Amino acid sequence: MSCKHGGPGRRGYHHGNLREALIQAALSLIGDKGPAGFTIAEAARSAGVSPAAPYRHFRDREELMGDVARLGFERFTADLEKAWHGGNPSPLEALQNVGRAYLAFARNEPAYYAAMFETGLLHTQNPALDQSAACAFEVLHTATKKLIEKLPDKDRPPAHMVALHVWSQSHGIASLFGRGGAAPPRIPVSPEELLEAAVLIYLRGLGLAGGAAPASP
Amino acid sequence: MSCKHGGPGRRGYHHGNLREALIQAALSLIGDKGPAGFTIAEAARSAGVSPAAPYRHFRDREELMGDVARLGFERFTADLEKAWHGGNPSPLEALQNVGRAYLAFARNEPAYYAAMFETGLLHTQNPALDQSAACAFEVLHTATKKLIEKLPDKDRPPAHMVALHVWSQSHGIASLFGRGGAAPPRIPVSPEELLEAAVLIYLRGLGLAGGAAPASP
DNA sequence: TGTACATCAGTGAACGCGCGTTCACTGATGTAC
DNA sequence: TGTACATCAGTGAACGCGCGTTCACTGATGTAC
Repeated sequence: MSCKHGGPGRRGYHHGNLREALIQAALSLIGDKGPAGFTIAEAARSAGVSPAAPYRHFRDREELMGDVARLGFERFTADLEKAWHGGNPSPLEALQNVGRAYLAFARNEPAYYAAMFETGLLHTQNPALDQSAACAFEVLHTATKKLIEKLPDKDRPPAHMVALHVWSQSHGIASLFGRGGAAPPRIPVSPEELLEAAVLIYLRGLGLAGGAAPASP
Repeated sequence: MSCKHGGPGRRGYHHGNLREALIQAALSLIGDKGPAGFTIAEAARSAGVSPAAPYRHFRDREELMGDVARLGFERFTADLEKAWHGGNPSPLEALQNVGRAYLAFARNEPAYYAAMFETGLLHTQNPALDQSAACAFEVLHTATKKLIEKLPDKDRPPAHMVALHVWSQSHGIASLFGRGGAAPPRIPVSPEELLEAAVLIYLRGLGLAGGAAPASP
């Protein structure tokens, strides 16, 4: 039995999957202690590897963090796209599903979400990261475009603006109320309900979603 | 000339205003390098004082950071209240002024804003901080309550919900687009215009702000 | 099928660094009498 | 008004710590022939 470790992912001298293991370790550290709590040294330790090993896979701490964020945006995009589901069963319902998926991601993957939005890595010399963020936004953009398609030309707002509104509303709710955090502020409804009501009222303001605005969500 | 330093704030052995100076130093560090970039040691250095001196005024790093955040909320509240101006000239205009004040604060005081919202200090064992945050929210709550007053009972949504919507929309825009950051994402309008349009559309969805929604802000 | 060798992905020790915090101390300030 | 003394707000040196990163190295892997 030369393979003392035995466990998955470590098969002797070579780790075999260190890159992935480091990213997982980073996620778990960020989840526990916030983005500032993530260190290469500790990630290496938790991957069962020497502190120098990570440098075979990442230039430095920032590159690792950036890769975590990029991966996060990729999963995020996939989640949103799945929720959008081509605009079915209806663009409105699909958009609400996207909103729920947004909040679900922020809640279920707080570490990814923090790496994506709270490390200040966005829009700072990392084209690959920005690109993957743009893809996520594109889902929202497509969705809102489809949604307002039926409006008469003269009443149709720029889809880009609508997408920005929905995005920032979602991000605001996620940031303020939507994390698993120590003790989230007491609000009388779930973040999902809050967002759904906001989007309904907003769309109604655009002349969509014909029904009455929900007076008490 | 025994007073070699001469400069304001240092008059000999005793600093005279160290507490304030440390808070200013913290703000400047947070502004330059983010919340994680603030250290007691460097704050002390930049206040021209030994690294042990801060401990005469703050139990530890977290207490200093918490005081910065609390001070931030106090100024924030004052700014919002001033913008609200008792609901004059009209509740709608006043609310838009509050929105502008919100974004102005995030832009002009990014260090305060970061200390307030990005340090994870909110809702974690700091009642004084939570209280001052609640005061800021109360301004929004009052404003929205006044704004929806004229709606008939059956169409009037809970003011609390409306306030949460406006707050999270503002926070979302401020977080995503409203900081002086290195290179903010390119959006085709200013954060202020984006927020104003969002609020107008939203209020219209509530049955307020009678006019047509702005199709191109 | 075997073997020499290049390359890859680790090791482990060390570096310099700056941090938070504590300690015994001391200079300055204010107050009681 | 002067003086003894308590208290306040600093000093400076030191501690233990963990970090990021580099270095020469070496074991494992894969490939050419």
